[in-house]
Amino acid sequence: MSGKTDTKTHILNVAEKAVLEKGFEATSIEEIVAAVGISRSGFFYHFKDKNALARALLERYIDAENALFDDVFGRARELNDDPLHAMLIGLKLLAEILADLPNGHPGCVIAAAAYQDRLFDRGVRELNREAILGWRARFRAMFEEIAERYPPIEPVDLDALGDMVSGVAEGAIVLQKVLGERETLAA
Amino acid sequence: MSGKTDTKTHILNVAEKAVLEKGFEATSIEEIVAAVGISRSGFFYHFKDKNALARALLERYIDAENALFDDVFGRARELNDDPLHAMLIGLKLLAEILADLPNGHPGCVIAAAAYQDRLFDRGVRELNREAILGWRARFRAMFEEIAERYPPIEPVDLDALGDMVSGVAEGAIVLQKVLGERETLAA
DNA sequence: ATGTCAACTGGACTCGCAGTACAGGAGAAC
DNA sequence: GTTCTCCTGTACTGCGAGTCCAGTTGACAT
Repeated sequence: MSGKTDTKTHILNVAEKAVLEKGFEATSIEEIVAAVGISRSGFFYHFKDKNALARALLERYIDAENALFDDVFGRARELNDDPLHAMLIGLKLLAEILADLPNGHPGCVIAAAAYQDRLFDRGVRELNREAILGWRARFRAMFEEIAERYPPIEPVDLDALGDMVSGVAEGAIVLQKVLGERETLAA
Repeated sequence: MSGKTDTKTHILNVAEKAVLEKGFEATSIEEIVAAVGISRSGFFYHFKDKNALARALLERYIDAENALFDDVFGRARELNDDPLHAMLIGLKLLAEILADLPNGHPGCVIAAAAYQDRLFDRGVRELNREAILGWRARFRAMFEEIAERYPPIEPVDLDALGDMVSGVAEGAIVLQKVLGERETLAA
């Protein structure tokens, strides 16, 4: 149930790496199965088609990201009672983690999917949408707490603020990919 | 030389629309030529391969975007001598133009290309990189002028600031694509 | 020992799409 | 009337996705 090599997970690992390096379409099934060491038929035994692979990849990525966020902001919250400071600490922690990754951020699977939209079925797109809405909710909750403690001088749209944070992050990742640089993720 | 229907331009128009709707890979040459009303051979007469099409598309898009920026910030500059206010007016104009587009922003070809990286050859990627560096330079120049008139209280990295502006814009576009909403581009 | 089930392998086949090759045609330009 | 540009049409290669299916191998159950 758990101790095995787990071929399916192995496939996902290999596929994720390849997809982030070359994009989804550019990654052939041939390639994946060769790297994993199974046959094509073996792949199709685990995944109905490439779409199913994409879906599994996304699900796994989203779960991992959510877990990371929970962890980081949870720890930040323990360190500081003030919601504003906790959030700032959380962002700082996040920035440090990202800076520690070997080759910069591996690239956001979600944004990758967003730009290949029509390759996938409705389910995959829905997943993606939900993930983004999840981020928004998360940031919104933090901003709400903050706004309670520090009533803003002028009224702010908390949703918009949440979107902005995610937006900046996504944008930064795109830029990083294009430029091949490794700083900037501090802002 | 200029007055003709210009098949090549026609192809580019059709292809751009399709690519922004469905992504580059998902757009077949068959489809394009059918919509344009020429034969497959006709397509290959104008473009060596799909890569050449991508390149031409990118070039055209970058030129158009640069022209738009020149126009908008040029007009803004005429309206107001103060560089800070001019920039703000420019951004506002830009936001208005974007809001006027029928279906929200058509999607940034540059970011689209960024996420399909390996499908293209080095030339296409170089183009992309240069475009982003161009934006950075543009914003940097504006910030320099502003910083001259309004010396910042603490030292700021002007490049980083420029990147941030582009980053926010890119991020916003990604979000918009995923969510299918049409506000947000005001921030 | 026998059966059965999950997790595969191997081979053959279809289909859609990119790309190549090349022969030829229609119209304008000289 | 030749030449050049801008195509059309046909035919072919090759790759990758996806399907079908027959068969193998090892674990575990009765």
